[in-house]
Amino acid sequence: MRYWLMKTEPATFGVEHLAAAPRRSSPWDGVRNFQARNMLRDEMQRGDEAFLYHSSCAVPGIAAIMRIVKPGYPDATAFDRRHHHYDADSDPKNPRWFMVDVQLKRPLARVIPLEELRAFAARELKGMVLLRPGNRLSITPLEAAHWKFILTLE
DNA sequence: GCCAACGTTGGC
DNA sequence: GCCAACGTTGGC
Repeated sequence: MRYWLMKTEPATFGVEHLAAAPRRSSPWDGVRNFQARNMLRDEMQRGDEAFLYHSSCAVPGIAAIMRIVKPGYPDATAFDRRHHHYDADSDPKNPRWFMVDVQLKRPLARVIPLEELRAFAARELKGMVLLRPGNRLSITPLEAAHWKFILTLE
């Protein structure tokens, strides 16, 4: 089993939205970056666990634990002309964009702020992709040791 | 294949 | 709202 970190803007789709969804589950659609697409399509497996990370908000940080309940499949929003994430270059016969289904396992007892994670960037969380300068990837793999350490901060 | 222009991300 | 970082696009 692998661990991941997935970014989302809480004003658009955050832990509250996932908690309110049927079966607390939802497709993770709208990813339009090739590196992240490759992870969604090729690497994420049912049963993997992921942190839900809130970005572009007052306190960016890790807000919840999710599990992957359906591995990569084509992101149909790319085919919908009226959809915000429509991409004319994605052909249904040869889809360009993929998504997984996630399910909320539980919200964290508190949001663990990015600022707090940074304090450990040189030691316990050394090498964590999220903390690398200039990183913008919306989906990043997480080492098991980092996952476990972050949970001790909760 | 280079690289400038442009768009997006996301912390601050 | 600013702006640095970085991915993508497209002319050459």
